[in-house]
Amino acid sequence: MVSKPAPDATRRSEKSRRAIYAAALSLVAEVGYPKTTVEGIAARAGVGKQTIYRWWSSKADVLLEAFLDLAEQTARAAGHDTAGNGTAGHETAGIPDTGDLAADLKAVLRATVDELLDPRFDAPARALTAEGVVNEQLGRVFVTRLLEPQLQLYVARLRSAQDAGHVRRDVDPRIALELFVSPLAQRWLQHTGPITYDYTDTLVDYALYGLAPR
Amino acid sequence: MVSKPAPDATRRSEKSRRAIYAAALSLVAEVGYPKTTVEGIAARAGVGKQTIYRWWSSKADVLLEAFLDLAEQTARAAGHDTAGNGTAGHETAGIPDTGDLAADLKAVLRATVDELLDPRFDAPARALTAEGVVNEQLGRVFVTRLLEPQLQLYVARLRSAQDAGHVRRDVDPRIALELFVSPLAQRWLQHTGPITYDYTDTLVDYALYGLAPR
Amino acid sequence: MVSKPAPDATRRSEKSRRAIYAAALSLVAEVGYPKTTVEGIAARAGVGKQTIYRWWSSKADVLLEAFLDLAEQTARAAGHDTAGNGTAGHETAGIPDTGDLAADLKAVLRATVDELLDPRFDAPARALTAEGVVNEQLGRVFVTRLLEPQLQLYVARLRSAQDAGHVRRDVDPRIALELFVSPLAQRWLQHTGPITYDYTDTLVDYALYGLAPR
Amino acid sequence: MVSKPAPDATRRSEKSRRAIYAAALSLVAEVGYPKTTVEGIAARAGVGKQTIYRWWSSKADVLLEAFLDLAEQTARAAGHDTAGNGTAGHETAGIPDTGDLAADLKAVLRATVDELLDPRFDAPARALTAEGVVNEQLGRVFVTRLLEPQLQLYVARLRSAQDAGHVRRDVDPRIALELFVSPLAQRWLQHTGPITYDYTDTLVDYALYGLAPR
DNA sequence: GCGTAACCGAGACGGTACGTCCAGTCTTTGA
DNA sequence: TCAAAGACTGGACGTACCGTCTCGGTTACGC
Repeated sequence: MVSKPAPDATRRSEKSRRAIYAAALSLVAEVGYPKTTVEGIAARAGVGKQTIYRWWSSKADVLLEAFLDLAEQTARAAGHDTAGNGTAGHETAGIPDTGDLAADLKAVLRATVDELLDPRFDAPARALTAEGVVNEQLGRVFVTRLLEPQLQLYVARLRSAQDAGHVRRDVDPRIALELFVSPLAQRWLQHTGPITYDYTDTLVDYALYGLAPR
Repeated sequence: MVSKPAPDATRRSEKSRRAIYAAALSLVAEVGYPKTTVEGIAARAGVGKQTIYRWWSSKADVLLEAFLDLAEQTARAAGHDTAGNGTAGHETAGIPDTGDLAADLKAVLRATVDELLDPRFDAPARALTAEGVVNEQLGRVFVTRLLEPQLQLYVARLRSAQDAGHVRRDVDPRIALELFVSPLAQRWLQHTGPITYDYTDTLVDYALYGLAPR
Repeated sequence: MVSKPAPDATRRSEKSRRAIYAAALSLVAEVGYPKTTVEGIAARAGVGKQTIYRWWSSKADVLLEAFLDLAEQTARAAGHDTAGNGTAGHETAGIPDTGDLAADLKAVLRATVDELLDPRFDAPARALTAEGVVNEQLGRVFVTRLLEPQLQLYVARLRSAQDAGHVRRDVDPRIALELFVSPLAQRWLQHTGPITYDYTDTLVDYALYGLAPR
Repeated sequence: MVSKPAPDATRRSEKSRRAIYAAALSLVAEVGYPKTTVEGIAARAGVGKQTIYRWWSSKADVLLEAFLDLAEQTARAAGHDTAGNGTAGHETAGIPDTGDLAADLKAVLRATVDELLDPRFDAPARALTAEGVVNEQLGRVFVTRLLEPQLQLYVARLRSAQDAGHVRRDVDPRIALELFVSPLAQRWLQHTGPITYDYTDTLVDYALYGLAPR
């Protein structure tokens, strides 16, 4: 857990918590992470500073929980879609398994591209990732709670592909998924190249069939 | 623009600049980026704060130049090695081309692993990367001046491999290199997995020969 | 006006205020006014700088209030003396009226001499006077709150003397008092001559009986 | 002497000195003493800072000499007047002696009133006096070089009046003059009352004939 | 149904670092 | 060969937030 241990959570003001989440996310999106201050969040949320420090240990911690909450809500919303898979949004419902691995991966990555280009997600996700790079404790929480669960969906899909004989048995799926996920992540984080459907499609092809002539 | 009357760079104190670089790098390594302050750098460098603000616009800016300077020196030092390959350090001299692409890539990535695990590089590089994630202007400089030149070495090596028929002609080398470079970068930045020689070797194999059965 | 939202004076820390007054007065006495800094006062008072800037607008302002407070306390203390006249200290209780004007004035001026030679009063009073010379706003407050009330005591005594026929009816007491008060003030401020009982006695005699032969 | 001892005065640039005096006086008049900086003086005078520090030890020192120079020039100019007494300006030529002491003193004090109300004199004189109140070393120079010589003119005139039997023989002229000079000085410095011809005339009458009924 | 214990908004507090300004010294450079 | 120009170390300025600490007020639970 990230919050402090002590106070009585049953008496906690739900209204304040929501207001703080909203204030934190909107401030990060508006003025950027470094200019977002605890004081500013408190002011915008119409809340005393102590109410923030009572439940969270730092600005990063607030934002982390706000973002987790946002992700959860988005996922829940996506879950109400047509039949269990939202094309955009968090794919907590799992990666489609049509039997065509390449197509399934491309579809999911295209959805991820959409998400990365949506400023509602970009600003806080970027801020939290940056903080996690430098603040290992927060980084671990971020990875454990948000990133790794997503990646495990790829692991599952790749294992299914192995069962179907579409992926070599000696391949470690946890490493394999990085071949197409990490490049996209790096382009997003470091602006090392454009982020397009073409690009992610290409990544999948290269990863599945290799660079060497067959 | 109504910028300040630019200071006269010809009269700049070389001694101060070096002291500031050294102080910035050592402080980041010792106490971490967030606790590194301009005041602290000035104090350790034995320099007035104004001398820092005269030449740089922010803590991040100082550290960026300090790190670029460090990289340059390291590269220069590596260039003086026996015959063009420093085992550790920046491979500005180019990636070896023995004709065996897999072996060459594995060697270089193993050197990179060493570098990433060296705290002298890790601390400032991590700090700058994090800052660049959130501060696009600085991020672009970081990428342009440091990261992209490194990546172009892979592009060159991959093109040579294409000429030799070891890599398919229709592969875009700039994208291809991301298959093994980005996963390593992400594991380093986000602590999403261990960083070992085995891991990088595996990445090269997966990337070259693909995940699908041949 | 777009002034700041005035701080809530009811929540003000009395302890801090006292500590700041004490620190300001002692620092001025020890190192002189120009070397007294807001930072120094804050440090000695064990107080954040902002606590000073929250309630005062400048170093001079702090010192002014500290001195007013000191004067008030001293006056209060003097008021508790035997029967309404402290021999040293502020004569807020009034100038004695024994019927002998010359004697009464000499007594009070001798007490003032004692005060002027006491470093506890000299240092801050001198500093404030100097600041008031150059900063009219502060000067007016200093005069209105401290100097003029003192001078009005002389006015009262001189009027009483007029009623008794010891001073000419056509004399303006507010001007008359300057004949013996201002010379003393100037010698003190500008070191234009020694400050002694003899000197003040002489001033009273000259002023009462004139320079011209009778 | 006020300047530092060392450098070769014969090689000193007369032009720079004048420019510095002019810059110092005009800056003090324009922005006040505290906001007048050595850097500002140097910039306005078109002079390097070192040229100021070479010949003077501080801002106050520069201004002191600038003002002495101004006084000297003004006095010289006054000396060229009709017959040895300028009605305005420094009365270095002496106090008139028409045989009517009261009239002579009133005339001179009226001229002083004019001077005190002239901003060209008021600003630097006030600044220097304030500095002298708090900086004893500078104060002594100011008094010795400027104030006391003026006061000695009154001493001379009063002695002459004693010889003529218009002032009592047992009166100390150095103290006597303070009865009318100091009140004027105090009103000027501390804004404790209006400064008018009437006021100075009254001071002379009170001082000569005393407050007590004759 | 009445204390009383907690949370709450508010914001003053002791601090740290910011980025700016100027003092006074030291160094370079052009006239 | 000097003096202008100005970079240097140093240190105070006044501001912005940090994280802690009261302060009343307002619930809401347990006696």
